[in-house]
Amino acid sequence: MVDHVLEVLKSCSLLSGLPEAALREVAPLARVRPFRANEVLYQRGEVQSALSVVGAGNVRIGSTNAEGREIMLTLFEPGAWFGDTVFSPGMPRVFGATAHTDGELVEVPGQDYRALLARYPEAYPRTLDMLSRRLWSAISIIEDNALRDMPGRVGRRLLFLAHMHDPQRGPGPVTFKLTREHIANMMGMTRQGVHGVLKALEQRGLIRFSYGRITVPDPDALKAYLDERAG
Amino acid sequence: MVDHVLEVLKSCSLLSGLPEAALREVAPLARVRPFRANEVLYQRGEVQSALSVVGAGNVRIGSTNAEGREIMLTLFEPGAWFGDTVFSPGMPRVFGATAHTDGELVEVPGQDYRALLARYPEAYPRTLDMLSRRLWSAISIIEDNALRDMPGRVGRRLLFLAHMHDPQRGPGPVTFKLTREHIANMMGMTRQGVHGVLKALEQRGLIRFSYGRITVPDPDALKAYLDERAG
DNA sequence: CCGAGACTGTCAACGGTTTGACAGTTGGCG
DNA sequence: CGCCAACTGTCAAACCGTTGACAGTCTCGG
Repeated sequence: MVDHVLEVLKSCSLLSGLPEAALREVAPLARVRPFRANEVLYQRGEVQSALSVVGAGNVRIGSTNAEGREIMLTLFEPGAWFGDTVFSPGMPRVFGATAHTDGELVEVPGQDYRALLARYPEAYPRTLDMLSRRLWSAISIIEDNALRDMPGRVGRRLLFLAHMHDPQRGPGPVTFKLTREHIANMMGMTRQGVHGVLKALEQRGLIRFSYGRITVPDPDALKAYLDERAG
Repeated sequence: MVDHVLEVLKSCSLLSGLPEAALREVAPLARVRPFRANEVLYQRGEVQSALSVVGAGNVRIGSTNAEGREIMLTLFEPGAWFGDTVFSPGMPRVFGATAHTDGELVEVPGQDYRALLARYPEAYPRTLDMLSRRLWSAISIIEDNALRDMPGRVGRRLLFLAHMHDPQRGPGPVTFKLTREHIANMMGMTRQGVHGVLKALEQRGLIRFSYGRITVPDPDALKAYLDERAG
């Protein structure tokens, strides 16, 4: 059991700055939380702080407004972490987390994680780096939304997901299990609008899609097209 | 000179976790950089890393795309810091910085700042907290853009600026020196679109505006109106 | 292997935003 | 103190994406 938790913690980029001895210390304090597809894991606004690492399955990060309209920020794969409020204890969560598939979470209570960092200060620079990169991603999204038209936004978000999916990916194809509606929620568009964009990209041979799935056969080609389109 | 630098560094929330002795150590390493309105301070994509603290004046944070269309993320006041790449050396800057008024920057070279943190590790938690809050702000903006209509977005961004302007502000009025076009660039809208929204908000008595200026007489009233509008 | 539910393609009508254009206003600089 | 450049208000037309609706297709569980 603890071995399994240890494996998950090791796979997490946020924690990879810590020596293995440190991870062994926290592993017994962590909780394993299995989940089923579409289960709500955390709601926007909750204040309790824990560091969650995806052990298996996919998790949708986003939130819902009062009218029930949903926005999705990103989709997390195993090894990804969330719960940035561990760094700002007392702050409410800005986004919610929902299970996209069946899977499991490994959760380290916020104070245990913070205590661990304090004991191994050499891990701080890496931690700052990870947070800073996440901020970088968020700002890129803001930029794309303001500066680009719909095809540009959708294309770039697909590339972003491809990168999340496999950070050290080679030139091969990537497939996502996402419905048109999920993409629409990610972009603040409608299902129908997404359809038009995807059709246009498909005609250029840049993507392929079928029921509940989208494939980017050659991410580099897509990137080249988008960069050229932008001027 | 060094005394002046020290004052500026002390005013910066990012550095307030460091003891004064630490700030005295870096002050001699910092560079003072005066600037004139509309001068370009940093361009998107530069890789050199430094921590910049606004000593005087205002700085626009944002970037420009190839067609010359600009997006503005926020406006920084004295005491604000930027240059998040100090935490991820080697990464290119995601946004540019442009002088909004005359003023001055105090800049600490990235490696000196990082070395200082390593020497005073007790400052790390506060630093993580600051970064994490900035991420929180960025995500809130993404949410607002996707979930709210134009009046909602503009109103909320004004409140956000009001908070930046004076974090521990009381209930008093706040005034910004911003043109319709600046706001349009902040929201990814057009000058004309902004005009319509501002006119509507003005009719409700929630804002006032004149040539190059916008005033929010009662931020709390504006917030109340926006919250109610959203459902 | 079959059926229900989820997902998808498509269309016309509608509406909100941008585009483009122009005259009027303001404020700062010489 | 007067001029110029920057900023502003306003309008109609064009456009793009949404809304709403419906029939067709696919998948997965039983």
